[in-house]
Amino acid sequence: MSKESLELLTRGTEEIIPEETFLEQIKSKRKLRVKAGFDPTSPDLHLGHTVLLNKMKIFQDLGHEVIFLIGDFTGLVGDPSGVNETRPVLTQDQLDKNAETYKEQVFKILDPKKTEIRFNSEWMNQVDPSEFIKMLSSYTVARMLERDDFSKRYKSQQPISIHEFLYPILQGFDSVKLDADVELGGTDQKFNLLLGREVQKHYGCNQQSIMTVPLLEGLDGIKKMSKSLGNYVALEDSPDDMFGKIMSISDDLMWRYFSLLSFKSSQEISNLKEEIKQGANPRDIKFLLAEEIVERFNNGRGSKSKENFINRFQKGNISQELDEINFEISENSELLTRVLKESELLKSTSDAIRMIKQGAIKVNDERVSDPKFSLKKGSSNLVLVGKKKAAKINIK
RNA sequence: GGAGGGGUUGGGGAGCGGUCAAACCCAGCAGACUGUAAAUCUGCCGCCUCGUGCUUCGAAGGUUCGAAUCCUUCCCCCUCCA
Repeated sequence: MSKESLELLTRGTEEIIPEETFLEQIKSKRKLRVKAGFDPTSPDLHLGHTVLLNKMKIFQDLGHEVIFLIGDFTGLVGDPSGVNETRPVLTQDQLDKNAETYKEQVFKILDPKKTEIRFNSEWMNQVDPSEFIKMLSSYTVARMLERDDFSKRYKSQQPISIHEFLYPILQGFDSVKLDADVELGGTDQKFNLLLGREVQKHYGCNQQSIMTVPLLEGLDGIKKMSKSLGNYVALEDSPDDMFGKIMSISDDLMWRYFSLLSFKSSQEISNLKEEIKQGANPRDIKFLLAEEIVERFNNGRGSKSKENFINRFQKGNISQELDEINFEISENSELLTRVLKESELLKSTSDAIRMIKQGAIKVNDERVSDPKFSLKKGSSNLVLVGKKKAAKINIK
């Protein structure tokens, strides 16, 4: 193992515990089994997930066995941080579908030939009650309460339900079954990952080392990136969308994204910082970030998206690749408000009327001010809704 | 099992018989400004056929000229005691 490889593996990680164990594992030159678990409930992966996936990819490139574990069973149990919503029980059908979706996205980063995809229901459904008890006896309530969020909730008399104690133990059991040497996860997973070591010990297995990576902040720069907060960039976003979203982050946040998402070396990144100090426009530096990321998930589209972006926002032109919407009507014309709603550009007629009153709608470069504005049959119109949404609407 | 507290428009949280489509804050959206942003300012922020229109305040009934506000039953959540 060269110094460079080790630097690649450890770069950008938050913690490696125990560090000595990890170093020994690496020195042993053995193929390590590297595990990372994902929740199957929402199969849309976003940039936040890629911090972890990139790390997995590096292990993979160095010849280790990478296991992409889909927590279909634990997902049903529910993560302790969950709100009090009833989690929908996924059917086998949905699971298969989600797994497919996962694969499509994950393999934009990981090498399909070298990735082991597993579901933990595979062994969890085989566990009989006595085995289950044995599993649960691997940890104590007192130690469970050491966990920061549990202890806070306990002290402040917030409820903690029993199944929340189960979650990390089940996750640890996965490590037993998968014979994991290393488990990767976000910093919020530290406790769960560590507990895996205890469960492995309980079963007389080799104990995994754990590696945590930072959680990526969402577009707002404050909360972690997540689908439910809506501050995410999905891997499935269109190239132009992805580009636009990245451009919308604050200048400060840009550096965080550079360090967690970019493959540029730390030297290159500090050079960029220097350029801004010398008077370079931060926007242009952000272009580099957006372009690199778009390029990674959409081969050959990086520069094109940049071009579209510049056309749209700097020159005020609209990208040529507009969504085209065909609208069939029986009358001679149709109210714009209705068209906007039906085409799902806006959520309701009321919303459309509001937008018109606020001067947010342009049709063929003319600002619309009349809520009763209609589009004629047979016309083709360039419709702008605010600065971000645009479509070509053909009335037939 | 017992005692108490509560469920309000995306989130938080007022309102406790009419002036309530419902204060205020956050988030979101739009306009202005800009370096794409951010910050700031302004406006919006249930639905439609845009009218002294319609449907909302856990659910269903009831009282009343009139209910988010009162009563009844039910569902759900939380705390404390056992």
